[in-house]
Amino acid sequence: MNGDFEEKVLRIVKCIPAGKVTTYGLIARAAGNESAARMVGWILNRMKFNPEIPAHRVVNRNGMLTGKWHFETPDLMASLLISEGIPVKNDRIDRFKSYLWIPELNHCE
DNA sequence: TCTTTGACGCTGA
DNA sequence: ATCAGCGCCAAAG
Repeated sequence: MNGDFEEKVLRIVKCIPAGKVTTYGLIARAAGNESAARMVGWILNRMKFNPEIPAHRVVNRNGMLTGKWHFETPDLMASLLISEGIPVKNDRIDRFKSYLWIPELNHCE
């Protein structure tokens, strides 16, 4: 029962489709702990050297790129998203809702 | 140990 | 629309 949450979080993040994004809160919910959105960010922070984890596709509930300062350069996160076809304006995803991908645990095996 | 600090999110004023 | 306050819980000092 321990590390289970982290494992689920990583599995979910890994299957976020290119060209889509999701949020810390939705991941936390799909992983079984709705109130652990902060922990999701903390886990990703530790995984930032793992290329398997597309952490740039995770934003906060407003579509803001709050995690950009944790990448190698502050512009990297926006660059990656833009290269996947997601419009970013002032550290925020434009028409955020239309790019939102809602994770479901049973969806990504 | 206790305190502060967050890649967050909800509620209420 | 904006803003403070709170719950969450792991890590660092």
